[in-house]
Amino acid sequence: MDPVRRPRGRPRKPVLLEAAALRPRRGLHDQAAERLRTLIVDGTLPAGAALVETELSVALGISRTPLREALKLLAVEGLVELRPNRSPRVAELRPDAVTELFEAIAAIERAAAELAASRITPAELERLRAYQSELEAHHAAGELSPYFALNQRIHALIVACARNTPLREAHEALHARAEIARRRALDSRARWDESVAEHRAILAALEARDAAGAGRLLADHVGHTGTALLAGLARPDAA
Amino acid sequence: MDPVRRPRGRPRKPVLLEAAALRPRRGLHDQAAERLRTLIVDGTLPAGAALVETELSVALGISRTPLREALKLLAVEGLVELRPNRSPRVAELRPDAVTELFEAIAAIERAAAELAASRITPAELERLRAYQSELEAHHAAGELSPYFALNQRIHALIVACARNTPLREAHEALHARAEIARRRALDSRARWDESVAEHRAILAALEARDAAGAGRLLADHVGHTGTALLAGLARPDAA
DNA sequence: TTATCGTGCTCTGCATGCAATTGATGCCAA
DNA sequence: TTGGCATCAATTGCATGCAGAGCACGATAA
Repeated sequence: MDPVRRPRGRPRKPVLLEAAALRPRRGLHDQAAERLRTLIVDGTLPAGAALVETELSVALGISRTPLREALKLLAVEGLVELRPNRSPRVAELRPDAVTELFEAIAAIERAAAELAASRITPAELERLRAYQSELEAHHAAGELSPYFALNQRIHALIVACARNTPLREAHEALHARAEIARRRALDSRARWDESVAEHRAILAALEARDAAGAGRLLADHVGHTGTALLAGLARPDAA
Repeated sequence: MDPVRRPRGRPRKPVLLEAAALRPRRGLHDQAAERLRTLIVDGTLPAGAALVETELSVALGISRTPLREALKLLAVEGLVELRPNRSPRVAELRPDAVTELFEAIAAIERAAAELAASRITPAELERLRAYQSELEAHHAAGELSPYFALNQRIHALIVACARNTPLREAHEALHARAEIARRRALDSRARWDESVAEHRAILAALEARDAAGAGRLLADHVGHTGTALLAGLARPDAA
């Protein structure tokens, strides 16, 4: 036998992963996926970084098994690149990919807006209006970070109003990568002003139940955002 | 020590999974995912069936670890429903879900067709023309199964011509579930005739580089297909 | 007879061990 | 010096062991 038997039960969680037990999360693989998503999006794990299973599992305080499951999920989302018999890497975000990404998001949001135009409830419209005025307040106050967060909630709400699960899931899957691009390319003030105005127009179209209009405006809005981000990425490139 | 040590290396593959070593597949989890996808789509694993890890791992000749990874992937695709601490089940395909599914596919293919209209190469157009005549031949000969397969290849090719990876991946992810619906609701002859004509019109629009037209025609085509399938599902319901 | 609790079994979830692949390093030969 | 090859160390991929959650079934009491 082994006299120095280490305990086989779940190890004491050592680092990271602190206030993670808030909601009844499903399993360690799920928690790990969420945690890693955050770390990748906020740049703690930079693009191209090698994700060595052993190191990560120690850092997250879990074993390799759930970690590997999490990495597979992130690979599906395109955040991680899986190479056979090699350490997975944090996916690079090339300019081409950003273009494609925002094309795809524009396509999905256009369709969602068209559906939402007929399916949105008065309560949801009311909430959108509230979001819009909050958004304008953040804009007026120059509060960039809350603006971004709220902006994201608005887009997600519009997609949710389409009442189409596959569309919503596809949208969510693309969100993390778009967020990476957003964080790396700080918006210009001019683009910010434009963006608020575009949101106003989108809301108006939804209120008018103008499906084609809402779809076109939202798709254009996302397209403009993508273009602006691409320009921002081309500049100095602050990591 | 253990005198009756069973070999710990990979076990002899016992059942299923025979001619699987054709292309250099990545790993067992990938092979398992593909195999399970097939089994679910063709109805061998019927909707609602419990997927007990031990049983499946024996049937596929692999251990539970790669199997679990495969199940997670299929869950992302919506083919499998994962419940905490319970056996995963093959996802049911409710009529609502079919409606949403084809709405989403129509949205993606519309966007893809619009992009493809300007990006498709002459060689790809030529190949589409060849597919179209082959399609008409299958139609004339009443060969349903080859027709379906070719139909799928045509849609996939159009999406590929959009040169947008996220859109293509989203499309692929929805494909398996759509295929399930197709197999359960045998197309009517009338719908079949219509469908061939619609394909002709889509090809013409792409040849004319008419983005809006191609998008609209393709989206309508997918929408019609969805409606027809839904009607088919409502009928007798042959498993 | 029926509601409630207990008991046992099955199955998932996670941790860990073992083998094989891969990239790196250094050696040898040209 | 440089190209090619063997060896080594690092790391993934897979199999399996172990603990706990959940369900079924039965016993017991009202």
